[in-house]
Amino acid sequence: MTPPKTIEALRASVLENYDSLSKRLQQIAKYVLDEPNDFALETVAVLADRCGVQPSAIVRFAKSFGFDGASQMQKLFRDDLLAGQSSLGYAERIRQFKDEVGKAKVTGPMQILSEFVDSNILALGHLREDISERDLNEVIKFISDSENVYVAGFGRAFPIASYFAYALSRLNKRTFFIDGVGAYYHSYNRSMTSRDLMIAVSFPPYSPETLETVAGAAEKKCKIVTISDSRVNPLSTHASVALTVKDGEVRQFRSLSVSMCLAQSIVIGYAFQNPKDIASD
Amino acid sequence: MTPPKTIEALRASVLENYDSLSKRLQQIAKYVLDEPNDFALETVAVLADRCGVQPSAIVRFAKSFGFDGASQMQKLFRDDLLAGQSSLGYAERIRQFKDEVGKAKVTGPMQILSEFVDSNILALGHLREDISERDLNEVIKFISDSENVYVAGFGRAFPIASYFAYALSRLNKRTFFIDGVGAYYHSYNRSMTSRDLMIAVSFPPYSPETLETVAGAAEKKCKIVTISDSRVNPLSTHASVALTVKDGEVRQFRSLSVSMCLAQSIVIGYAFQNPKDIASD
DNA sequence: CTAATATTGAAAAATATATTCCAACTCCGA
DNA sequence: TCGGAGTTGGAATATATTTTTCAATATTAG
Repeated sequence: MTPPKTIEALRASVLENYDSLSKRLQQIAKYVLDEPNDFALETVAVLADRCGVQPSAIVRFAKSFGFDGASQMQKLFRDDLLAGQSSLGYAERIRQFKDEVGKAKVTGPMQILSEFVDSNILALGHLREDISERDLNEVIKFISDSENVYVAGFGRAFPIASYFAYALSRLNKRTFFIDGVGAYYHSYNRSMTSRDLMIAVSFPPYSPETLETVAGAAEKKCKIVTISDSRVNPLSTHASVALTVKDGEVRQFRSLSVSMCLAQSIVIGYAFQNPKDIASD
Repeated sequence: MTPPKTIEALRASVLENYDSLSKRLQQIAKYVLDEPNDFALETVAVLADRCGVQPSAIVRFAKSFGFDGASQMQKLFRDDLLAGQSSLGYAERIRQFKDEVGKAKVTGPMQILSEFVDSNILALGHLREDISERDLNEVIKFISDSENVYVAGFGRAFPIASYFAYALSRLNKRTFFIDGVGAYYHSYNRSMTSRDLMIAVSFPPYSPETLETVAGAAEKKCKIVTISDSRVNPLSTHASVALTVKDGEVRQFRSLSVSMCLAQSIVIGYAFQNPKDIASD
């Protein structure tokens, strides 16, 4: 017998077969339908207690619906709990997804492209929930209010940073891209003021250049916005707003698509609040 | 020592003491902050695995924040998970969210982010179909076979090009990024040979720099791969392989997420065919 | 450089949890 | 009332998970 694959399927099955269940099993069925959360989190012992039955009855119940045991049934409830908690649970889903595709052993470039596409789609879907409206608005207000914008980002973060620099200057914002050419970046700090904004993009391993630049900017009381992929990062200490992005990932390699999407949303959001500057991208 | 009573208290405490934690404990701290769900549901063993530490380290972590053990700490996360799980179903919450952003003055930044996400998801889905396996394989073979790779891309294409340059050189491929600093790009042509590859990324309006660089490379019989968003573009004349990407678009503004996804797939595809060079991304 | 101190990994021990088993029980039809 | 199929409780067993311990390693101060 094959077990239900989703909570809904299980519910349906329980409802349908309810009358043919034995007394104890009906007790449990009632509880399953009423308190799915308990089933996600509690041990079979306490479940049994709450239903007023023996632990073995819980196992029997699970088996009678096609599961290997109570534990396997609990997985269903846990996954569902996580799915409902989407903004928090997507890392788990990405991992689940990775496990799935991991099984398909073929590793042609097309396969990689496909995995990358899927994982980016998943990750993009959650960007909405990971970024708060308040933060987004605040960042855009910072850009609007600042005299000059400094942008820093090295290594993997460079493409994102360079987009900011390019796009903002196209929108007639005075923007300086601290690109490390000529190890010139020290001197930027000198001219920063509290009316300026620094946008720092950085992913592990955090480059010392970015750190130094941000620290320098902080000394000058420059507003600081950081974009990173973890809440804990050496930059956020100084940040006025710290945006966190979870990018897609395929076999160790993290994507930049979602970070790029965020960067562009910020720029475009800014552009629409200052329509006179829009020329064309 | 008395343990935090709420997740927020715990978070605060972790953040506050982060610097004084040992290396392993910091690893765990990061994970605690970034993936609270995992801590609610997974066993100590898998948590340890995901943090890259020993199970005992997780217990130590919990104790260092005043808990009796890891299990007690997990209770906190579980309670929180349950609390956050309002009576609303998932679908309903999404709907609510959509309504919210729908109401927000039609062009709030959050609305733009949301539209951008949607359009990128759509566009990503098409990427699979727009790129042929043959082309993808050929590009990767070009990279493998070439002595040197030259990468060019200006304006909006710059972030994509810079990613290629960064990632390929990390994989120990001899890569030259023609970045236009010092209008230096003319001279690159001189050293190109038929054993080299040029990757040119360009979107309208096609920058004369890219055009000139590509033309120069063609003269030297250099292999040429172009990435663009239209089949008809001044670059493709010279191209051995011309990849075409349709990026997402929101109110005039074209995204770069899909192009970035393609770029990364190429690089990773290359990396997997030359495994010895993979260090970390 | 050395010694004291702290951190870490690995595995053993303790604990908790799930599952199986079987004797006792219930229910029903003959 | 009897017999048997199906159900149940609870103990026994198997499994899994967490916690402790300790030797090895790394870090720090003198």
